[in-house]
Amino acid sequence: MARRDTYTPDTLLAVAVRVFNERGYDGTSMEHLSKAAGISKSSIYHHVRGKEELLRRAVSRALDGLFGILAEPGARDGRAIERLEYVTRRTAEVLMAELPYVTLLLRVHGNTDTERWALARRREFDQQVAELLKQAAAEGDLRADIDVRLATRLLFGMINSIVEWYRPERGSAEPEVAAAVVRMAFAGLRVT
Amino acid sequence: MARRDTYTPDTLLAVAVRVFNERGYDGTSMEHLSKAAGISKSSIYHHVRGKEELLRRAVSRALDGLFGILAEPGARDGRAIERLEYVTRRTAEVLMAELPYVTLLLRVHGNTDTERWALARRREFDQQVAELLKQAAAEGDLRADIDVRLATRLLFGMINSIVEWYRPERGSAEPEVAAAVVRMAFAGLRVT
DNA sequence: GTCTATATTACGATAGAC
DNA sequence: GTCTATCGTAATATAGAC
Repeated sequence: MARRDTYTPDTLLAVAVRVFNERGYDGTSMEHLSKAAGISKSSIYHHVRGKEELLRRAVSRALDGLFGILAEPGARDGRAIERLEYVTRRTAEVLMAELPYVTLLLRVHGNTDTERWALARRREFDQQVAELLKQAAAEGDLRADIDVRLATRLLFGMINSIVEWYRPERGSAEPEVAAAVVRMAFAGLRVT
Repeated sequence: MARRDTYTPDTLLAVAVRVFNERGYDGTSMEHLSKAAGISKSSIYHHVRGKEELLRRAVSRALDGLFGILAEPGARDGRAIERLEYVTRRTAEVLMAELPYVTLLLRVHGNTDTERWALARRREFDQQVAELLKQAAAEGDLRADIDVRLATRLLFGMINSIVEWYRPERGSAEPEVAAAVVRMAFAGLRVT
């Protein structure tokens, strides 16, 4: 509400993404956005072509962050299990750093072209991580009693659930959360 | 599409919940439901008062399933870590048994009274499980290097993620999936 | 860049016939 | 129990003034 200094597409996006996450993309009207941004509905169309462009910008930013991880040295060099731990930790970190954008990405349904594109790109990312699990299993570093496909899904389930509850504060707990994810995923809850 | 034998509220609900999960609740219009059910929009209003009643019926069914677990003997008797494992497995099982209903519950936003009620009830369930983790930690059965609050959230993240990918087939894999969740949550991915 | 006013379509829900 | 027709509202988006 009530930000009157002029907007850029990116500053408007920040407002829009927050509202999208609160109400859901489909549950958010241009009227809701206009109220939250403190400008009229029609002014929004000066900055972006429409509601779907806001969604496209948001999920693009999230996907860029995620694919960036796979290009980092820690994701490319070394034993598969070590690369997998690295990608797990970095995915958790990127998810928290780009929290609202990734949250929106993870909740996309596939009702529009933009949403279907986002889903397809997200599947690509997941498959590249699945490949890491497969290699780690082949190298004998994963428990043999859990299916690799299933493990991939549960791993992502745990990481992605961060968007459901993590809220940044001063004295940010991002490294601790990322470490806890890695620890629980690879060592489990129970004392050994 | 094209089911012409007359509906009951429950058979109509099954159709509606499927569409809600495909398109999102807010992304689903009464027109979408009418097409999927093979009857006209106005006929839907003969069976239910409106769209929100369908949502209420669906999330009620999901919540009944979840709270039922906490009343079972395995969730009430024995050491806390054993009860926690039991609840973890049973939650995964109920989630798969009532898949579309729980899926809808987990995606509710809070835009209407019905949605806010569902969110509040769900928080109650989560808090009862969190209590189990707290007890298990006090009894020394949980790793000391992960915060209990954080562990609760990651545990639910893993369990709840089942709705994102599990699809029932003939020769259902429900027991295997539930076992994998328990194994990964309590023992982790890495060989020990 | 922002506004008011408005075009146009889609939505949830109801009326009343069969 | 189902239908067609329609009401009233809210949605996305545009036109044109300032």
